[in-house]
Amino acid sequence: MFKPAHLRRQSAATTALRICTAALRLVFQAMLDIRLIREQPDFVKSRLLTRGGDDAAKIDEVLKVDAERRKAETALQQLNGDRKRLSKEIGGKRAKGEATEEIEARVREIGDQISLLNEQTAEADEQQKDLLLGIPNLPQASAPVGKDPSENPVVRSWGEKPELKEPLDHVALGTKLNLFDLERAAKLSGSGFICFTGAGARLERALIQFMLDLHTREHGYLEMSPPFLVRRECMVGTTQLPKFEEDMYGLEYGEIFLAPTAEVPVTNFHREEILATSELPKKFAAYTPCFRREAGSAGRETRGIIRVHQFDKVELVKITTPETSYAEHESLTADAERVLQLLGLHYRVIELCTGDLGFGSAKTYDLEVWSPGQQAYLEVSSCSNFEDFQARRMNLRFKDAEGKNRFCHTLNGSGLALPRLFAALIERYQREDGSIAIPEKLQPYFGAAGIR
RNA sequence: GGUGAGGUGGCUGAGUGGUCGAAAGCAGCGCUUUGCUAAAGCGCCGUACCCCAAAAGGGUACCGAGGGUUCGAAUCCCUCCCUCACCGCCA
Repeated sequence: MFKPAHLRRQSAATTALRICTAALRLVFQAMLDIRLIREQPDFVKSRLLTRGGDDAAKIDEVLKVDAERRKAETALQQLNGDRKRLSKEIGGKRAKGEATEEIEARVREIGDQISLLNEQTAEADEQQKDLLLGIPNLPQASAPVGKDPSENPVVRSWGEKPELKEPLDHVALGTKLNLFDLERAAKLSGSGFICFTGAGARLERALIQFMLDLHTREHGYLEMSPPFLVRRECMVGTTQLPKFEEDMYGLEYGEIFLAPTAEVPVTNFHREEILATSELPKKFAAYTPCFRREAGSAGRETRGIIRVHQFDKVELVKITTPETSYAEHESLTADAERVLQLLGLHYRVIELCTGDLGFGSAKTYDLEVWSPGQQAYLEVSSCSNFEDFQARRMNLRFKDAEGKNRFCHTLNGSGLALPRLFAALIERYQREDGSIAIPEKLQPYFGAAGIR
């Protein structure tokens, strides 16, 4: 039986140690810049306040811990300096054959103080890190202020709602034409899984191929086929962890996770690197399955294939300089929209208001495709600019014109998520005789005959 | 999975207990020489954090990560991670 190394059982002690060292490593990476918090606490608080919630209150706590931390650190450095100097003195005296017992005793004393202060400093460090890891990104200045999804403004829309006579929804259509089998999928994996069958599986594959070709050939993205399993550090880098661990699938053996989106492996591809300005922006397109527990989100909105634990997605990722990230954000969104346009599907673009913005995002556009069967808009893409929030966590930098290392900006957006696109597509192109037409641009990938 | 060898600055690579943040070379930046090119010579050239109102300046940490021994660790010990090679297994 094939058994990768990371799946092998490890002792509890080993695993605990790993988790522990991983946590300590985090201490050296901040999410929001501590200096910004220090220098402009009121600005940071007022921006956080627009998200709702009590994150602004955490700022005072961070400042308090930060002051304590620095005080301890300064004292520690002083002692370290003393020890260093005296130790060298011992070396010198020994070389000359002089007695050193007295100095050695003093240094030993200093050493004791150092270990004590060391503990204090490390503790304060960790405390500060935990606090910072839990604070979301600042919404961009232009982001519309609002408290929930009802306040997300519609930015633009494309196409028209089609006029169909008594359209079926995708579950009815898919069942009738044997495009997927939800009941048998449950037999395999439980509720919330799809098994595409026959023409349905073929349509899924055709859509993936169509989108990848579009983005790589016409929009200039580099195709990636990354691992689906990623280390904890990567999940922290793109902000799925530590805050949203209950939504992720972790493997029982080893600290490794099923990626909830290609954003994780692809954005982390250059983690801990210093890129040259000339190689930016980097643009990646990747198809992967995505795995999400979405614990506790069952209920409404989950009918059929709309919300599942495993789904396919083509993801777009960009790494840019701070100067260009907002222009790149617009073009990334346009690249995703192009898929819907070429498929002739009516959609609208909304911008997330501050209260609905994701944890790491500074600005987000959602693309919502029209579902004739449900008479509703379905989210098929979320295009976000994280500014330097993720880059800070993963220590992803570039060397600017002056030779200074600065954090990159990272962006991503679905281009697009498959099940909902699939659903909207078959609903839109159903014909009165019960068959489904294939839009022209997709015909080279699927065939022109349609599904019947 | 087994065995072995390794992980040092942008790169190559020295360094086995003290004055090593770390030789040397390459690359890069500046200057000198020069008709041009080439070459030669000289100098500069890591990151993070802390102190300082700021600049200047000073300090601490960092040689894969964490811990330990020691007056003192890149150097010794332990654990882990990763890379490479060979063997085994496997789609």
